[in-house]
Amino acid sequence: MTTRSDAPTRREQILKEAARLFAERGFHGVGVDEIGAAVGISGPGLYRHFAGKDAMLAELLVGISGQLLTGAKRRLAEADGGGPEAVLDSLIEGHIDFALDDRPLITLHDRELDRLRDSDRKMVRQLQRQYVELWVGVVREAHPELGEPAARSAVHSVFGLLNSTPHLGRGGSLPGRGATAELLHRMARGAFAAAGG
Amino acid sequence: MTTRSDAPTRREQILKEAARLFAERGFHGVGVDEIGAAVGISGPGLYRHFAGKDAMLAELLVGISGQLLTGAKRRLAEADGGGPEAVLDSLIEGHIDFALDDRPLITLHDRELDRLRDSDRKMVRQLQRQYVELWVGVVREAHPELGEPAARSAVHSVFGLLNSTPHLGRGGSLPGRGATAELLHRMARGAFAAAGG
DNA sequence: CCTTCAGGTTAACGACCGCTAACCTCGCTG
DNA sequence: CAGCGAGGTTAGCGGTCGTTAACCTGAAGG
Repeated sequence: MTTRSDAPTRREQILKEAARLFAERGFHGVGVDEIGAAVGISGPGLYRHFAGKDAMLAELLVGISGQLLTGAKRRLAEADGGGPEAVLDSLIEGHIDFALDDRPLITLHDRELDRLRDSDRKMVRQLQRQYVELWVGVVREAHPELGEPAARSAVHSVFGLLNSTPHLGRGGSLPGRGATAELLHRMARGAFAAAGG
Repeated sequence: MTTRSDAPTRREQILKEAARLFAERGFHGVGVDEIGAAVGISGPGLYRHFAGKDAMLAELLVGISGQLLTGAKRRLAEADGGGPEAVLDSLIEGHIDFALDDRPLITLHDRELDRLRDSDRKMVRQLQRQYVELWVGVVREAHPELGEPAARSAVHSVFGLLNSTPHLGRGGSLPGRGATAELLHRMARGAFAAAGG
């Protein structure tokens, strides 16, 4: 809602570069001067846009978790009626799109959560939990033989599988985006199917 | 070879606690005073055992990569003759054991690699690459329909799946170690099977 | 034209961190 | 028992980092 297709706002530039740097070198491994330099301003100029370094990370993580949950809810509403298999496919597709298009964010999302202030961390965890529970519900509909703990473990494991995309790009010889997405999708479905006896 | 079943040596204590702390808060997020305090000595006392903080991380990462590769080679030699399916099962089992028993190390292994000196990083990457290629070979024997790039991507993704164990333990309601290992094993096999058409 | 204000700048402060220096204290061992 | 080395200790140095303070500038608006 706040983002139109205009030129990206300064805040958005900063967030994007901060995400990349945090993902590459870790939150504590990046200085504010580097973040500033990445957007062409220097160091303390960032404080005209954010209250501090922590605030950047918080906005990134809350944003990621919210986007994932919102997208999942939308897909659940849209694809319903096609049966749980279709809904699960849509969830998988959405998560893969996110993992392929925003690799730094996916990396941050399960790596730097503990660097947040208590209130922010609580919010992010709540969003993440809702996202997981949404998946668990759909997975159990598509695979009724799975108990709830097994389904939840399976969901976390498939997230690990789908979030492995940052490790795929190191050498340049990977297949195209479409082929990668298809491969990941098939593997996720196979993993869920095999999770039951 | 250097470790007998005696009481752990001071160096080993330090490495273990450092691994836990690095995994929890990131390499740059942990101070040497904290590592010292975790083993009952304080701060600079660590320098009687290690050249510096970097050296601890280096020894951890090289050790992990070496252990994984050595174990995989041994399992390849032992389980051969039982066919590629049996070898693959053994590799999966070994990786799961490692992921379940040494969660902090598994976390560090793909998170703090970039904090190493060039020479150490090169060595770790070489060990990791050998480990991956060993898997790729076995996977392609067990699933001949997979091309090499697809097989390599599939291996990385299954690593992501198996390495998701740190995310499973947050709530205490997960099933026992054996059940978790079985679930992960089935999912890994299912993912590989589904990677081909 | 004067004011205002968003969005920059540089200087500098205080805290922290990795590491070294200097010193102490045991338990061996010749 | 003298000596010594392994393994600690505390004090402190030098550098870095996040943040603030003080100042500057150019564009918008009455």
